Amino acid sequence: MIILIILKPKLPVVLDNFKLYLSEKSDLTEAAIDKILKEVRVESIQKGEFLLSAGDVCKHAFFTEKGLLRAFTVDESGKEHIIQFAPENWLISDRSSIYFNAPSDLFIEAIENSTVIFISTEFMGVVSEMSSKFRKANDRALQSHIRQLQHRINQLLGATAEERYLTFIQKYPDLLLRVPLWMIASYLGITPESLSRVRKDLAKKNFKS
Amino acid sequence: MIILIILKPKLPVVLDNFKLYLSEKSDLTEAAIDKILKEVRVESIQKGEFLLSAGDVCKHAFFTEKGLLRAFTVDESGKEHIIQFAPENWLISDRSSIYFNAPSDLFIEAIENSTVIFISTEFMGVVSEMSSKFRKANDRALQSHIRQLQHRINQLLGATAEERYLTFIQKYPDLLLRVPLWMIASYLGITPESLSRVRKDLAKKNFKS
DNA sequence: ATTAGATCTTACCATACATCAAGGCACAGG
DNA sequence: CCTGTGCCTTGATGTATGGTAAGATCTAAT
Repeated sequence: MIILIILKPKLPVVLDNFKLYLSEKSDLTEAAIDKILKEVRVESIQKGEFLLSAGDVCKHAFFTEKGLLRAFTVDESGKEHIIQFAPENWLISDRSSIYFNAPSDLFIEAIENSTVIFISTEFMGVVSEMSSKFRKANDRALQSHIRQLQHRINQLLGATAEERYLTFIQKYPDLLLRVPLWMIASYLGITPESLSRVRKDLAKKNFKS
Repeated sequence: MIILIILKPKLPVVLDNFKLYLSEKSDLTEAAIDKILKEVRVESIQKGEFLLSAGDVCKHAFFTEKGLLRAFTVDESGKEHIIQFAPENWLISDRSSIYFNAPSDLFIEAIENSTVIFISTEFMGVVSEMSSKFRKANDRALQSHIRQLQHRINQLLGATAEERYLTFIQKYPDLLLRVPLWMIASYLGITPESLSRVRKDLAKKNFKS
C-alpha cells in the first residue's frame, strides 16, 4: 500500500475577527493590539473535536475566529441539551467553572472546522489593566449574558415549541443554515421529530423561509 | 360611620440581617457599618404590595431583611411565571434593567409583610470603594447567579415535573412551608393541578415530608 | 458504483401535562 | 353564625410533545 502524504505549507493564521473585536471593545492602539495578538494562543479545531469535556475544569474562554462551536450538557439518561452556539465572533466558555475552579458539566465541541482563540483569565486581566473600555465591555457582556439566560428561562416556562422555534430563527437566522436541525431541536428542548412536525405545520400555514 | 385609626408608636426598625450580611461580605469595621446603616433606605412592605412592575426601570436591588418577596413575569396569555423567591437575607432585583437602564419585564411583590432594604447603584459603588472584599463578594454573587440560571435552564430542558419538584424542596425546604403551592407550581413551570398530582404520586411512593 | 452513516421526515401510538369543572377546607369579615 | 374567598384536590378529557420504527435523501468512504 502506498500512503501519500501531502504537506501543505502552514499558512499564517489570520485573526481579523479577533483583532476587530479587540479594537471595538478596547481603546488600545493598533500597535498594542498587534503585539497582543502575537502572544495569543490560537488553534485549529477539527469538526468533532472537543475543547472542554464535562468533569474538566474550564481554563479558557474560547473566541470563534472562524467556524462554529457548541456547548451542551448530557443528562443522566444520556440526552444532550445544547446550551449555546458560537459562530464567528462569539465567546463561549463555562464561566462558573473558570471562576470557581470547579469541574464543568459542559462539553464544548467544534461542529465545523474552526479557528479558535484561547482566552485565559490572565489574558483578560492583562487587557483589562490596559484598557478600562475593555473592562466595561466585559461587564456589559456579563450582564447581557444574564439577560439572555433570563429570556431563555422565560421561553422555556411559557412558550410552545413552535414559538420557541420562531424566536430562534428570528434571533439566529444564520445558524438555521449551518446547524443540523436535530441540534436546533436540542437547543429548543424538543426532539428532532417534534421539530420536524413543527416545521411541517408552519409550512402548511404558508410560513416562508 | 365611625372610622377608628390606631396609631402605633413607630418602632425603630431592626436591621440585624443586613448588618450581618455587610459584616460577612465586607471587611468594614462595625462602626463603619453602623454609619452606613443609618443612611440606608428601609421600607415596610405589606403583603401584596409591589416593589417593581413590568415597564418600570428597576432602580434598586432589594434585600429582604424580614419577610418574603417574589419576582415574576406575565406572558402574553396572562400567565404568571415565577423567576425567583427572596426570603430573609436574599437579594432580588432585575440586574439587566438596572444595568441597561431599560424597562423591566419583571414584577417584584411582597408575599408576606416584609422589611426591605433598598440598595441603589450608588450604594453599591460607595461600599465597593470602601471594601475590596465587598467587591469580590459581589463578583462572586454575580457568577453564582449565572450558575443558578444555567442550572434552571438545564432542569427545564431535561427534567420532569416530579424531578423539578424534588430538586426544589431539596434546595429550598423552608420555602415549601411558606409559599402557596400554586406559586411553587409557577416556579416549576407547571399548573397547580399538575403539582397537586405530582405530590399525590410521591405520597403514594412513600415519600416522606 | 456500492455501501454505510448521518440527517430528516412521516406514521402510529404512548405519555406528561394542561384545561375545565366541581367540590372540600380553612379562614377572615360581616 | 353564615358567607365569601383563596387554596388545594380530584376526575374527566384534551393537546402537545415524546418514543419507536420505517423509509427517503444525501454525503462520504471504500
